[in-house]
Amino acid sequence: MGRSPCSSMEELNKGAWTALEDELLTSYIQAHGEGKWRNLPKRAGLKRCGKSCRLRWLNYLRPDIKRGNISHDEEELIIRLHNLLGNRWSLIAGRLPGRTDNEIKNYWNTTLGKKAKAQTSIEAPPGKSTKKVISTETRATESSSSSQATKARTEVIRTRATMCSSQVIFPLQPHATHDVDVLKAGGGEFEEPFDEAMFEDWTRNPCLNNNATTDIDEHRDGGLNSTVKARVLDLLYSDGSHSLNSEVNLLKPSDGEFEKPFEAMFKDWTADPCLNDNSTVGLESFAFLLDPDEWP
DNA sequence: AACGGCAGCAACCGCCAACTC
DNA sequence: CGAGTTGGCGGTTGCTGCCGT
Repeated sequence: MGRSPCSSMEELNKGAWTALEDELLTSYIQAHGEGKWRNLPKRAGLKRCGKSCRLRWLNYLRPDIKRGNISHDEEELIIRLHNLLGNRWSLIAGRLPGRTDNEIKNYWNTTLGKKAKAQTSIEAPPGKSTKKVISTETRATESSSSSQATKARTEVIRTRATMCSSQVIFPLQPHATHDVDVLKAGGGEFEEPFDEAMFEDWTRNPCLNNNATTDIDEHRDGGLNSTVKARVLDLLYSDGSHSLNSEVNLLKPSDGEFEKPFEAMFKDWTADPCLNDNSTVGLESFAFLLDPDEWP
């Protein structure tokens, strides 16, 4: 099953691309278009595997690639999208014209990941939010080279096989007592705009408290749904800077229509008895927590 | 000037889902 | 229906240049 890796193919160039190779690839694609990556190198006269050609084109040679530093606006968008989507770099990149998934991934791992880590260490006591760094990451870090080991300890949420597990979702679930305590100041009192009454209601919500009957593992197959739901719930009580609608709209392209997989995701979202308008404590009822204009 | 450590980034690798036959 | 193929994705590696000593 599958196919042999590029490395097993005979006499293929590896490593950095030369200007000549770039020119050959660019001119071939301009003449014949993208696709058919497997046969492309032979036809273009390149001693590279198709996969390498595809990557070079998509991440570097494509004419619509935006060069230069990530702007402040782009950075904010990346952070917000990462909050919603986790390490779905291609989806995030799809919302940033001219930026590639590789570029965003690198930017996150080198810059934003550190910021996020620093932020987390300030906001949360040791041993709590660190659960976000799951065991596979620890293993990967330990097994890598020493230089990697020091720099790879960033707050990266693994999103593939592990993304949908309760282990990853766990810190995002509203564990009412503990998480609400995070919102309290050092003296154990809530600070503006949060107050006791606000979270007294929260903790009574059968869909959200520690005894919730909704097991995240039930959503394993629809993991992205669960993750996004959990993430927005997380935003609801941890981040007062965005409105629910604006977060959801981030996932819409310019024409305002959801693309797959978002269409199905939010269809499912609205069917969730814990989150829809008819629930005892509707999601919308928490929206004021996000929108500073609507804070009491 | 030489060296080592570190950060940033391009490229590679392995896995997986979708597609084809 | 199942095996093989392809394209795509996310994680990791390693090269390169910068900076401090």
